[in-house]
Amino acid sequence: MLNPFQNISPKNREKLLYTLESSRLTFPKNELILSNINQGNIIGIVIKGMMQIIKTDYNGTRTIIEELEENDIFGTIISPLSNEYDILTKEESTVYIIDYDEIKNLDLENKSYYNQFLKNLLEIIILKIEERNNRIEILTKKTIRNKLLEYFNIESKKNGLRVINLPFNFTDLADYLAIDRSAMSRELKYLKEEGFIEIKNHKITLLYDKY
Amino acid sequence: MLNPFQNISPKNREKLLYTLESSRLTFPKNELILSNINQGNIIGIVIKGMMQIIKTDYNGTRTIIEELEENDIFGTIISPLSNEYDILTKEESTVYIIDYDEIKNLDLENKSYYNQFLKNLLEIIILKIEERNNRIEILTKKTIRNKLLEYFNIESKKNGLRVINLPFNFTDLADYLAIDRSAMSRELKYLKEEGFIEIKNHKITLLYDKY
DNA sequence: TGTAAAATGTTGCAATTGCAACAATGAAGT
DNA sequence: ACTTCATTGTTGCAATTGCAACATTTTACA
Repeated sequence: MLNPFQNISPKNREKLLYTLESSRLTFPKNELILSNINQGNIIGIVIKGMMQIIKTDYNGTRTIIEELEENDIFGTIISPLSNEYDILTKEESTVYIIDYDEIKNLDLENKSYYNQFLKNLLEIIILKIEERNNRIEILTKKTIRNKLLEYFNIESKKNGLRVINLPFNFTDLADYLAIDRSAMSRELKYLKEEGFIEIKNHKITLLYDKY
Repeated sequence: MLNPFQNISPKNREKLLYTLESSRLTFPKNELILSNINQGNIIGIVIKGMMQIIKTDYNGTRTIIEELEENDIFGTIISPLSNEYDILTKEESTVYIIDYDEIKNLDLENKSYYNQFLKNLLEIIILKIEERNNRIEILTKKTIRNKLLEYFNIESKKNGLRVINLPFNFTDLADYLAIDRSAMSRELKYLKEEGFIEIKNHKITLLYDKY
């Protein structure tokens, strides 16, 4: 993920964060955060650690909306963060929290670092749109097999390899693809038997030419 | 949709568009556009008209990715615009096309309208993320009924009414929800019979209290 | 290192869905 | 107003999926 402070000197970065009245917060592992911060529109920036945006609906089905890593941004305006959503730290994590209105109202047109910051945010959010588009692409496929294959292709394209390092365990992958875990397991078995893929640990090798 | 030139005077807007080397193009109704522009990363701004981003996959299934109206922005970096995607004008439409690299490389930090333009783009794209999040929310529902109900709730929340004016015809709605049209038709019939909804023309009235 | 909890694999079965095929209705254009 | 094309409604049926239940393996951590 692109650094939101790219092309901004450490000094200017500090100035910026000060002007925007940001707060720097650290949370321990496996903690639900943001329920306490969640007033108004905020943008969070992950400085260190790993977190997940998780939705749990009324019947208890958990869905991972997004995984957040270093330099990732999140917030009420970027991810859906109503009371139905949680942010869970997977490791100890440090974040900056910035009021989005501060960003909107700032008028430092003679400061090029502010300009740069806006450009960086724009670029990051465009990347997030791309992620969403990919997910939609997968979810609109009508069969489990096609969802899996679409997912494989997207992941494979990302780094140009035919080997995919699953960033999830299988339970979470099923959540991400919005399919039943056991049904997914069954379909993966068929894909293996038919020689389309190979699975070792959490690495999937694509054996077919192209999809 | 928010105006990308909000808080920018017409004069500065012209300067900006000139500096960014934008082109103004007009297309007739029912035309596939952007196949000819599609080199490099561009941002398009809809000045007038209506368009749809449409995907047709190998077996011919059409999916409406997005509807574009006045002030909407689109482009290779915002919508997936590989060769699998088309933009179709539903009316005669006029657009500006801007090279995204021009935006990234511009360094007019002493011009507040450039700053304002970046803020506007940021805000618009954040709205687009919200749309994507909504769609994902719907698509992760496992049954047709739940997809429909989720869609109804989201649309109903948008304007606080229990009456939804479908922006689609039913065929397109089924595409949007990624379900079979006839199966959707069947489910809508059940929902009517069970007294959950009423349908007149292309207006759906929600008769249940809350979901 | 031992133990509890989480993740994974497997399978039968019922429910849901997509598909195909067709009728009926509505819309658009000449 | 008439004809053609697009949209909508309907239904049977086969295929796919979710669900439940359980065995097995792996992981976490006290």
